[in-house]
Amino acid sequence: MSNSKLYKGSLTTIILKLLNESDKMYGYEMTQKVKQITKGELNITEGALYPALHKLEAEGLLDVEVQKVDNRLRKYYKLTESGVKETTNKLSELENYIKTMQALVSPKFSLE
Amino acid sequence: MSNSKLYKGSLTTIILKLLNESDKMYGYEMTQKVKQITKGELNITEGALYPALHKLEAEGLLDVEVQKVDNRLRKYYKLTESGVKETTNKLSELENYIKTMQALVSPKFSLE
DNA sequence: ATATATACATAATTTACTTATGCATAAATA
DNA sequence: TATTTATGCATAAGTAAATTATGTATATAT
Repeated sequence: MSNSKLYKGSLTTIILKLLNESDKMYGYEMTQKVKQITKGELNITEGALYPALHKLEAEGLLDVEVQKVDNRLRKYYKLTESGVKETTNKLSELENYIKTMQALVSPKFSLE
Repeated sequence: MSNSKLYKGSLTTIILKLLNESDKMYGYEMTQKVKQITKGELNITEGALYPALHKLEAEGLLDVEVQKVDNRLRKYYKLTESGVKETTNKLSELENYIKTMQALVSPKFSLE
């Protein structure tokens, strides 16, 4: 992930959401998908992505399945049951964050 | 700042926006204002706030003026000229971040 | 008398990145 | 044919921005 410092903390949410939509994906595929969806706005770096995937796996939110395609390795990740639940949590957290920030930065504030 | 990890990276933007609206504020006042606006959702911690204010001052984005009120110190901060410019930048960065994240997490993606 | 609110500050630690590097194969290009 | 670019993984070192834990001091409420 390069670009704005604001993206810090969002990577896990992005990964979970991708897997929630696509059922099963491998790391490199995620970087390309995000680049495509955000029109190049957000580029996930490998140094951020792979450790994040390992962590989610260690926490039991993801399962892995290794495949060999065109003589190259691919590690396909998919959500576990608790991964599905956590996706819901993370998404509502994000929604909430966005609402809170919009309240804070809307012109002239919302509560005045 | 406690709560969600998503808020990481937002503090500077929040401070600048507060000062952009209120002309001049002191640290403690900011924590109370944010608590009020977000209905307790976001609590800025002192360990995050004061170093952030010092950094913004060091970068020339804020000016300070010390006052004594009720026998207690208050350090009033206000935006410098370049602080005003940076506020604009940070706010459009935030807007952009929110749009990007909404594209990523909107149900079933926006570009499919 | 004691706790809570007001008001600042900093040090130690943690977390989540970036940047840099490494390995390996396939395809495109000079 | 040599070299770069794309595909695909991984990790180590360094950095930024928090959290958590303290510390000081005064005023007010219980």
